[in-house]
Amino acid sequence: MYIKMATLANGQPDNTSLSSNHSNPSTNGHMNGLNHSPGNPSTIPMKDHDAIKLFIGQIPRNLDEKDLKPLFEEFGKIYELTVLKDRFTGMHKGCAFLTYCERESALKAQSALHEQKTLPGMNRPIQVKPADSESRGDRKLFVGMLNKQQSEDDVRRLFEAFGNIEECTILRGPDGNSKGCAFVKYSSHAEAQAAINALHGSQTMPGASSSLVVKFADTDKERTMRRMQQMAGQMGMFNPMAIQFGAYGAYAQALMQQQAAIMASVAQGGYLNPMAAFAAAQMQQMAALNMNGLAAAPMTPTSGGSTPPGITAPAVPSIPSPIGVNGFTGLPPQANGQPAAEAVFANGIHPYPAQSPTAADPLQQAYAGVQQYAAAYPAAYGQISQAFPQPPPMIPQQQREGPEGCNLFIYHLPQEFGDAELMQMFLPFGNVISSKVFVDRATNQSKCFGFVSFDNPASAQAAIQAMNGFQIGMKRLKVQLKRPKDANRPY
DNA sequence: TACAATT
Repeated sequence: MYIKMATLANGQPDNTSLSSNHSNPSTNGHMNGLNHSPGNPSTIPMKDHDAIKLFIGQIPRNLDEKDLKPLFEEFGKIYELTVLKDRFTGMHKGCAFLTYCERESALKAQSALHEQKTLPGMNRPIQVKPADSESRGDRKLFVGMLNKQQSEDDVRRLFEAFGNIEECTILRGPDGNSKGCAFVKYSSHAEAQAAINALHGSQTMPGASSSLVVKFADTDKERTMRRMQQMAGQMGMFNPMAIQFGAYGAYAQALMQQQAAIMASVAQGGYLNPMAAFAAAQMQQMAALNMNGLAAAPMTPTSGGSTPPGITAPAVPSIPSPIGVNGFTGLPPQANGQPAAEAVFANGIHPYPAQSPTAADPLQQAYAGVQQYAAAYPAAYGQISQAFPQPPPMIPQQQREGPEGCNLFIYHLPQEFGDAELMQMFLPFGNVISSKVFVDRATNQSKCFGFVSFDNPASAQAAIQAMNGFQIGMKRLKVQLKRPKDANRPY
């Protein structure tokens, strides 16, 4: 048996597959025999050239073609009616394609039936509308950066000037709250394009972080690509280091990550040491820089060489609160407080090319960095190596907000900080379930604030205690609990 | 530069 498999953009199977009659090889291929008079082959039904194929949804699974036929025949002669079946199991999928011989019949059926009645056993009303395969080109828009208070009607009002709106849906979360975006479907591509031209970037809704986004919705292909990319990202593929340096790169990277994880673990094991967090972040960043060969370029600033590039800026962290800095027994005595940072940087970790002139080979350089880093903290290294012979792999984050009281709002982040750096910085205080630096959609630049979520409030509090006021460069971090959603409600 | 990720 060969069944053509095709899926339309909205997931509706193409009507060229799955017809109920493929068990009957004698049936004329593109017709399902509803109008066949076996005794009279001359009455092969004809359809209008502009006939519309309808998609019928919300059909009870116990109804097949012969049960449905009477319901639809009342609007005109049926050319083809096909209940969709699962391609493997043959199970009724609760929907069908219907083509009348005349276009007019389809329009009548649509207006009489679409969402007008609910068939027995169904929760939602029957759907009768042109199948997606009927659509001529892109006409569905994705609308972003809406105000979350805006309703379907508000969006319709905004878009109706540009054409006939067939569908308008606000995307909502499970709680029914708007996600600030919507789909708007016009009757034609031209209308959709007109709306894009007129509305995209035209205004900024109150409460939106940038101007209105109006673009064609993703095609099926784009959606698939996006999913694949997300998957790949989660599995650590597409990693520039691995691509660039193959097995060696992966090895060096593993070393770096292990070191970073160790540092984080040290601090996590009860020693709340922002320095460890910061050093860990430095290491990761350095690995990235070095392995990409970026640091090998002359990035030393023109003025006196005291301002390093990127996040490695003289982030001699100052610690506003003494919390935790005493417990780090593996550190040399002078490692408490600011001098430690200097020591670390002076110890070869620090990536200024001017001060590592011989480290031309990025791999060597990265490895040397690890060695020296370890040498700086011999006790801690040995100790932790035993405790965590195989540091747990960093699980890529997927989760979003944590429970109330676990989510931090962090402001005055260095411009260069991304999600990963933010996470590294807060790992020492507990289990970070998500970290997000807010990025301007237009410029892709960090807005210098972000969110970190822990899985428990105590970690969040510890992070606030230790990191609020933490100085990086010329700025001091502001670390607060994220404002709860229902804050500032006057009643 | 100020409070969550949009298909």
